Amino acid sequence: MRLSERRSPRGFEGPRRPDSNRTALPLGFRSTFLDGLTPGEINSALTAAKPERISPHQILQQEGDRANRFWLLVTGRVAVYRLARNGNRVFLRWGVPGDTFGLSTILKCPETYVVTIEAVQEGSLLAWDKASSRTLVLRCPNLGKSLNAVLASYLDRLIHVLGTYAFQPAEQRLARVLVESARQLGCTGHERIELDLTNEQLAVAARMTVFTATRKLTKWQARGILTKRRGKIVLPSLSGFAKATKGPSG
Amino acid sequence: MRLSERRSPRGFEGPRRPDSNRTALPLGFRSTFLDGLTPGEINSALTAAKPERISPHQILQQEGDRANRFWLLVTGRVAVYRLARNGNRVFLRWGVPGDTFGLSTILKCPETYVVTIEAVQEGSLLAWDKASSRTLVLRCPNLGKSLNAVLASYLDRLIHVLGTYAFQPAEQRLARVLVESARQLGCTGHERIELDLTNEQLAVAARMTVFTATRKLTKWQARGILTKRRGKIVLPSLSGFAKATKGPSG
DNA sequence: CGCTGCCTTGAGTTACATCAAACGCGGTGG
DNA sequence: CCACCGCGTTTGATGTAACTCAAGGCAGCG
Repeated sequence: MRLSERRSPRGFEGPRRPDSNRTALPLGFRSTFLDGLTPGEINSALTAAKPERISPHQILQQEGDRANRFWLLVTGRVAVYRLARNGNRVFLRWGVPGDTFGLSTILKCPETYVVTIEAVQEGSLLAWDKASSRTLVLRCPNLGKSLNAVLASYLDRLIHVLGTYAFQPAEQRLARVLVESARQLGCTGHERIELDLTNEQLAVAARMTVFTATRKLTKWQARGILTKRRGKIVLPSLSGFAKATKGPSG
Repeated sequence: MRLSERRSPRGFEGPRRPDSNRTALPLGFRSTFLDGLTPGEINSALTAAKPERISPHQILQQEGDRANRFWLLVTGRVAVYRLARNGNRVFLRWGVPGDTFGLSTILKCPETYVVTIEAVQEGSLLAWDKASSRTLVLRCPNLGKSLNAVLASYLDRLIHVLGTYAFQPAEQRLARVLVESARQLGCTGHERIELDLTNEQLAVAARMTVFTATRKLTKWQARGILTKRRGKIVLPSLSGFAKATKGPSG
């Protein structure tokens, strides 16, 4: 099972903000975590952070390891999953720019990472080690609240995953994965959306075998609500697709 | 589908603490939420709270409703679930004394409840309305951190649910439900445990039909690692049961 | 032009849900 | 004490969604 991509698309370095010599953030960068802090707090946080580049397949944190790094995804995409007893991965969600991970480092409870995270694309992150995190906590009175917001949004997403993905038939799950992924990862406009996802990645995310995923996708292509190439899915109309798959016969 | 019990077992009023005239808590009461506060904060929180009795079948909060009540379960048991698209319930977990709910009321984001909670046993809770919650936030500087801990533990449990229940075969799920329920709800000693759960409740929690649940339970009874009566399961040895069901052939 | 992976297709198998029907425990009333 | 009834439980027969496995097709690349 592979979550990473072989190719390495658009690993780009965000443009530097002219007014600051602190670590660069891409223009238009949004983060639930940073949004909860004051401009001053953001500044001191960013100067304390160490930037890092990431590549596909790279394991960014592993469940069970001692939590000693708090980090923020700046560019790229990561897969968040959990290892099941039998060894294979239970996909939880995609991580996109602005998402923070390794919260255990700050919360201290649990002391170890609870999920495993793997890079899927080229990208970059900002990391705070244990010492920096501690400083961060002291310097940012709003950090507690900000973390609450982040935690709440994670909870929300997870509950949503449980309620929606987990106990619906395979076809609905796959449709859902496509729609949600489109919202998070889609490149172009609003309606026509291209997704750089292989059948296998989709299958993992929707919790089914590649075979089942292929069959459903093929069926949808025959219906004309979707086109696919190797490693790429194209939804001509996102809302159209959503409607067509939600309804009567999937 | 029924989560509530018909009988009304041990709805008991906790003994009052002699040193205080604030709302009573049972002896030996533990709560992640309260543990995160200072004694002074706890005191002011408890005096602001309104006690309430609850009965089986009572809906304590409903997903989608505006979040206007933060509450702490004092005695009894509740079922936390989510309504699926098709209308039936996706069981998330049991709520036991010490658990807090309606966090959205304090976090404000999301503004509505994300899960539905139903009482399963007679019991009691302490509730803070919107105004009291606001006061609580102002009076308790440690509340943010305390909520962090609560949220983190919820996340942890949810991830665990996803990883364990959702994608294991039915038998393993059922075994898991029994073990976890035993840990949370078991009455007597440490090894021998009695559970007041009907086959139907177990089936809901383990996400299967009553039929499948019955078959598995019957099989285990034949093996001697479990006894059952109407509406009651007895595990002669919890650890023995866990070992026997985790291993080779379930 | 052949190789390497991704993708597709079909046949066989399994786990679990669905449905119909009956059993039996535990309470209730005669 | 017995007959009755309701509801939780049990069993078997049957259907089916999705997984497994084997094999071949096809795109892109050297």
